[in-house]
Amino acid sequence: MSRYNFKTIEKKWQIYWEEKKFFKTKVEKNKKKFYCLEMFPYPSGKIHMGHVRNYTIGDVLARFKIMQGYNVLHPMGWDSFGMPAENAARENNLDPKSWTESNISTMKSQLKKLGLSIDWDREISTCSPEYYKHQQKFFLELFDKGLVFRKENYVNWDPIEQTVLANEQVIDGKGWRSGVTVERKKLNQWFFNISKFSEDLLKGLNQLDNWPNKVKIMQKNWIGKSFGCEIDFKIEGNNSIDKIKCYTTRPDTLFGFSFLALSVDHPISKFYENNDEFIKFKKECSKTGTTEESIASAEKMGFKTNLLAINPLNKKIKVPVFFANFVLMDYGFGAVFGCPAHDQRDLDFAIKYDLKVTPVVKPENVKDFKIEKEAYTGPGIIINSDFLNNLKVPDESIKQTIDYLEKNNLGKKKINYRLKDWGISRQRYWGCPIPIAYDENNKPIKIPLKDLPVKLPEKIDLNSKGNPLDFNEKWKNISINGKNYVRETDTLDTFVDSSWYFLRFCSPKEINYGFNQEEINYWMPVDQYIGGVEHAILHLLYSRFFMQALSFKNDKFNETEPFKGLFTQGMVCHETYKDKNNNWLSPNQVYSEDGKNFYKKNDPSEKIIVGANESMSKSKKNTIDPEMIIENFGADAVRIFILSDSPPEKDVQWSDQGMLASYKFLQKLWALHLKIIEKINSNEDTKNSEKLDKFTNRLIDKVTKNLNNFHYNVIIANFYEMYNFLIKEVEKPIDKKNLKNNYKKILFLLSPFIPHFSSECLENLNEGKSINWPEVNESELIEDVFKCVVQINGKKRAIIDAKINITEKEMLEQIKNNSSIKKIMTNKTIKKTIFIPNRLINLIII
RNA sequence: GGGCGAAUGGCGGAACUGGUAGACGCGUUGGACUCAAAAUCCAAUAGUAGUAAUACUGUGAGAGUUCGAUUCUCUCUUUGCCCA
Repeated sequence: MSRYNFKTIEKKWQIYWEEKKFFKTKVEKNKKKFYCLEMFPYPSGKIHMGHVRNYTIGDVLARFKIMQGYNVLHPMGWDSFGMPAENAARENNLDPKSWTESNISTMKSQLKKLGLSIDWDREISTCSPEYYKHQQKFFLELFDKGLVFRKENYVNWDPIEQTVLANEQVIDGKGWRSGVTVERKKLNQWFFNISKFSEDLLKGLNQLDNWPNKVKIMQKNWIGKSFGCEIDFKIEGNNSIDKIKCYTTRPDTLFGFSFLALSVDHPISKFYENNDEFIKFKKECSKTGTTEESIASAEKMGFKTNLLAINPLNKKIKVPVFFANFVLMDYGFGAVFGCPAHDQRDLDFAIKYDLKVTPVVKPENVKDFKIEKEAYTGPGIIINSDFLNNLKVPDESIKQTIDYLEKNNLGKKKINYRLKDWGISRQRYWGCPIPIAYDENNKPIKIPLKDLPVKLPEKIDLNSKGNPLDFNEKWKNISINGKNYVRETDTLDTFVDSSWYFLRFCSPKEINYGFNQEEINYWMPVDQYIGGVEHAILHLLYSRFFMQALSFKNDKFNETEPFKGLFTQGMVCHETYKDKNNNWLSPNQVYSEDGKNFYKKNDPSEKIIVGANESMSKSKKNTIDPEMIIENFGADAVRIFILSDSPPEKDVQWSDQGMLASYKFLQKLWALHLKIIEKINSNEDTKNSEKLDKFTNRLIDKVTKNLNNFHYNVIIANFYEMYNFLIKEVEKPIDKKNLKNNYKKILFLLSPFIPHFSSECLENLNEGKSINWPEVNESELIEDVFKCVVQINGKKRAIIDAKINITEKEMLEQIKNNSSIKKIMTNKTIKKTIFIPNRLINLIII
């Protein structure tokens, strides 16, 4: 018996698909479309198992939708700008472009070996001028719409990388790559005005029914809409300062007010510019990062001014004004009123500087209420607050306080958002140049459209610190209309590149603009977007912003939400190994005979410490190279394995045994296939197997439903069941036409999962090339008998075969003849009967 | 500290809308084939008791609703992710 030769067969079909341009798509207005997109990869070198999982999940869906008759757009591209290219180029003494291009070519050939249904004619790469040219146009367009601006801002400065980091690139106050403590530095930066769309981005979430709830919640929290009010505090102590504006969500705690805290960047800091102690304090503050997290965890520090702030609700109460390190200039107004009793941060501060702590909220039904080292932030009733006393916290108290403040012109109701504008400047070479130049007065002007793209210079010196573009005088100094200008040397955050690539895929060759409006109106939105949950906030939010920004003042847009459906897949994990010197070891450096005790391959006397299952990462060396696996087992086997062991949204654990089992399963399927072909070719004409018809029909039903719910792991189990059933069934006399007809449908079901294998089998069946998703015959799903569960007092006592739609009366009659039930029923009377048609009967007896 | 999840055999995991818990796979055990091994095939496999039929227990812990709870409600424990 011949074994399944995946090497030749997979190659054969990959060539066939490529030559026939099998997955090429174009707009077909009379056909319903389906846009299936997986997050495009960063070309880091080789594909990893995470890619295999991501793209297999997407491929199964794309192929399924093609078979269902959709016009499917399933493209692939490269997120090819970014720091790793620059770092790698510096280490290996080459240029980022050739490093990137060679990685792309490697990874592309690896992806092709997976047998993905990609329309490769639509391939894009964000680092190519054909791509970023349009991005520069968008930048200028948004500039004209007033959605791009420049401002001086504190940034997270990574002293090693010599670059600005976004908040999310700062982890525990340290740079995500360098691991070095991040500093605060003031720089002129370009920003996208994403906060303008805070409300739209928040509202838009409501229509995203096919998004995981948790992602929507994360975005909602990130946008952070809060209802509060702004309050003016009258100031004493400096005649030039009349009042300071604060934003608060808890005006109801105003009577607990014991200090006013300002950001060191607050406008009134100008009065302290020459104060040595203030300068020292400010410098100290700059050592804290700019993230909310680092600020929250840093020790509270303050600089006491000679000013006094007056409580608007009781003019007799005057409290000191501090500059404090925990107040940010870009949230609210850079000023907060401190109420230590009901805010832990304020309490820590008050204790340190010996300020008054007055509780103004007390939990209900508590007598002796005291604030010591913990602030009380829960609900309750207002106390110690004059006319606010006894109001219920929080709803009633907040509302009524705001009403009072508004009525007396002391404050104003205000909605605030946590979402800050998106800083897009990066002091890096390998990114999209910002199409701006400065005149001698440092005034920015747009690079004329005809001069786009602003291309990156090819020959650069990467060995200098900082941004190589800054030192490239030839590139930097330009002349426009005979006037001299200096180019902007910052490049765009790579999140900008990925914020519109899904639009580019709709018309990747369009020369005049980033996309063709008609084509995006046909293809957009992405029906199913698939990727890792790590992009749940930023990439997805930025993409949503980009759609809003592009459609802003543009009525040609049909859609402003880019991704109608979102699926976030889990990670691929593997055990970790360490030797006695605490060095990580890769799985192919160790071996085990029992799966429990591991030893070093080149020194079997050394026992290995087996660590936790963690997501595969180069640093922990717990990776498995997909290329090697494909080489040994074939793409179809890998596809089966990566889908079989866990639901796609959860983490999956890599298992060599599991991988082998998938490979063996394909071999078994092949043996079954040969047997079936033999059966079909022999001259047996017997009667139809009703059992087989029913089985196939039920399988179609199960697989289709599970596909729609992303229960891919269950589908693989369905296929194992199919094998177990069919291998026995083919041994029986069976009509060859009947067998062929059912088998063909089964192969159709298999083809999104193991496309090479199924194509080969279908070819052997000689049934033509067209593949369609088989239809379920709903009426055939109904059986004429069912297994009726017989319970007594809620406990299962017997299972009886019964006719479908049997009545309660008939059922009771049938039960009486069952010996074991008879035994239990002796001398008992039935008090009550619960009868669920076609399922169960439950007798309550005494 | 807050938000959102999760917890089912030795392991990964199934279970429709509250109705047979443990599908399917791995592993393990026994058997067949073989000089032997690998591969392959067959059988068993939640636990306890029993030769067996069978009985009892069992979905992190405890309570509740219900004729009936892995599924719904409450409390707790552990754990993961995100935010602080």
